[in-house]
Amino acid sequence: MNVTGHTTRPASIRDVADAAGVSYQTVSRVINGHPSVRPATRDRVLTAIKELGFRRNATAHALASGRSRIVTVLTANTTHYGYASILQGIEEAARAASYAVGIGVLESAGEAAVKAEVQRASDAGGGLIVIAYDRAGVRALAAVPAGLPVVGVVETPASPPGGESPWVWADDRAAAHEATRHLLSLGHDTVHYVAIPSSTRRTSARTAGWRQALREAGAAEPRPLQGTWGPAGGYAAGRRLARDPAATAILCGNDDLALGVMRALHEAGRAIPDEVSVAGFDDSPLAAYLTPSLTTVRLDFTGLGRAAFGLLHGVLEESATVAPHPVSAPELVARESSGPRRHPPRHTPRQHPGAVPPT
Amino acid sequence: MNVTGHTTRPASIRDVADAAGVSYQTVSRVINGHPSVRPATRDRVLTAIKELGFRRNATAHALASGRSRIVTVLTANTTHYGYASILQGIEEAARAASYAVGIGVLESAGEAAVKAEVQRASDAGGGLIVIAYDRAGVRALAAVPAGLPVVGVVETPASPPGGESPWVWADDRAAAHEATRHLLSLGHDTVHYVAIPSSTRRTSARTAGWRQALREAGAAEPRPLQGTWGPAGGYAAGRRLARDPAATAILCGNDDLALGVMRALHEAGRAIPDEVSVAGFDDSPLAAYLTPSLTTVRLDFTGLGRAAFGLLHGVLEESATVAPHPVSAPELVARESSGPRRHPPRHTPRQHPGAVPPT
DNA sequence: CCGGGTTGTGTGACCGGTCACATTCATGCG
DNA sequence: CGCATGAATGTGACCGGTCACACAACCCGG
Repeated sequence: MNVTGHTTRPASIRDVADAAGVSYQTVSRVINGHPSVRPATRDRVLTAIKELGFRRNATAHALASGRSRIVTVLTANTTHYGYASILQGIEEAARAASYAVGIGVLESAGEAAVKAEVQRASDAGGGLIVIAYDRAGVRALAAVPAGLPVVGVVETPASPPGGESPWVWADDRAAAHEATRHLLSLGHDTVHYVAIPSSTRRTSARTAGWRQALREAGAAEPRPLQGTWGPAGGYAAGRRLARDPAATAILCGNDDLALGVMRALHEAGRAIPDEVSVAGFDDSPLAAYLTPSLTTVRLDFTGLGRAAFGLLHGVLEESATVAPHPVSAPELVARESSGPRRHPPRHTPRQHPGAVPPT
Repeated sequence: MNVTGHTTRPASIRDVADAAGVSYQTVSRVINGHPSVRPATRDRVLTAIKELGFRRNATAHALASGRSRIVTVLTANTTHYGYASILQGIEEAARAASYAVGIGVLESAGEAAVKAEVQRASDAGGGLIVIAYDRAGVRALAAVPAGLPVVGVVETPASPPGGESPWVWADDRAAAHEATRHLLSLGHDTVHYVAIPSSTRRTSARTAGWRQALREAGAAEPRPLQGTWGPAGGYAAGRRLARDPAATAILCGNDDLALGVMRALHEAGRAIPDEVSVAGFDDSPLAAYLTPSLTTVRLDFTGLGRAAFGLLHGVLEESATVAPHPVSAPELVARESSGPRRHPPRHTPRQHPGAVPPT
């Protein structure tokens, strides 16, 4: 109960041992659930533990045992919805398994900076989860020294460069495929794509799924526009697309981009969805409340995070034959921003008066 | 350079000592920058360190020294922009100071759950930063055992319950005051307020600032509407406010709420800003790209995070007389969603056909 | 040329746990 | 009854660092 308010050194197992009249090793056995401790002894020890308010020193435990029950997450700026949600999922699962969660932000994608960050993360001991949706993440994954337990959260199931490490992914390709088919099925000749920054030199999974759907439909394949992670990139892309009367359907790599695109279209006087349909990606909590509400593909980010932790947990403790970690399949959520093609793209785009780029 | 790819036990200071032909203590001196080591010796040691790829074992260091260079952040779900940004700021500052960042999510506000989470966090050693913008956070701050270094990020500078611990805050009161005055200055009779969940039983800082501005202007003081953190709460509040023809200006506790309010107003056929002005709080990255773009108050969340870490750093290492941690003052960003009062509230609100609550 | 203060370096104990092994005692079986 | 067996508990070393202190070599002044 620790009634005394004094800031005294916390009780150690030897303190508990003295109080219970046993050896420190017996205390160790009790707190680790070792079977061969007589019930009466165990009770005495437990009582002493409670009385002294003993908590096992995590640092000493880690040092002596070599296992640290820590998972460090390497991620980009978590103000982006997807990253934050994955982190959320990891944290949930980690908490349930009594793991501590560390976080390292990959601020620049520079080789050296990434390497340093991986080093720092590995200092914590325990395992690593790298969110490799962007170039920095992919670099980090590649920079993880062999022997360090790591799980990647990747965009595409292809083998990450230079690694045998396990990974999890949401089926971005299928998701993009589905979204594109949705737009095509509304009668659009083709679908333009505004991409998030790709994680690799190669085509991203989202881009691939979009392209595949176009091919299957025999539709033209416009060049994808390169976006950023935030709405600003979407806005820039949207301004260009607004000038193209043939662009009647636009798929965006995430919801933030879609917002920027919609804003640009609006400023250019192009009605959504009557003239142009827009679809996003991720189903952020805001998508449903935009005007028009945003058609998007829901991804199970928290499930992804939980799965990543589950996998890592399995690697760290072979005992924990981790239950299958279900990640829900992507799901199209059709809302107001996508609709049937209506107006043949013939008119001159109106010029909106207040077309000032937002602050 | 560690050319061998073998997963061998990492080098310890004794390994380095052997390689350099000195004692382990000398190695310790070198890595800690102790002055009295002969330059020649230091060089030999440094060479050995480089050759063996030695990195000081953080766990052992923490155990032996009692200082762990870890800061654990206790926060609500970080998918909310403000929380994520604060975390971002903390991480930046922590990285600069070679601190590891741990994170604990306060999922429920239940007394027991919060207490358990605080316990877990304190197990990590090092210091604590509690983001106490909500009830769970405030509870957590109160549950921190005396003697554990902690800094609170709070909504209001009033003393947090039961603590002497230092804290940082953005001046939410001033910010709300400014936003309200902005709306009043546009000619509105009064300003309605949709609140984020309050952190305490008492009136929140934002609510207080809003009320103060109304009083100073001699305006009526409508009852604030209770919202949530996400757009859903704003949507519900917006539906109620849309029925009130006298509600021509609405201030929201955050941008997500504002989005929900705007959606509801839109569905009710009330034009923004011509019939109703809306202002948010936080200036999330999306605010500028909404249609209409959202008038809001920018808060320096990352600065707040950096300041919180700075304060904690000062507590943990008295040497680090932390430089003043500047947190930018809140700044009103006027955009399209707020405008002069135009239509006398006389007409019957139109009923929008597609008024289906979003998914 | 000796004593005292500095500088550079080494030794042993310790942080709070875990691990491998030793010991004691009760039990089962030939 | 003797001895192997296993359960219950204790002892010492160890994880990889730090800390307090001892000690040697050097410098300086008297």
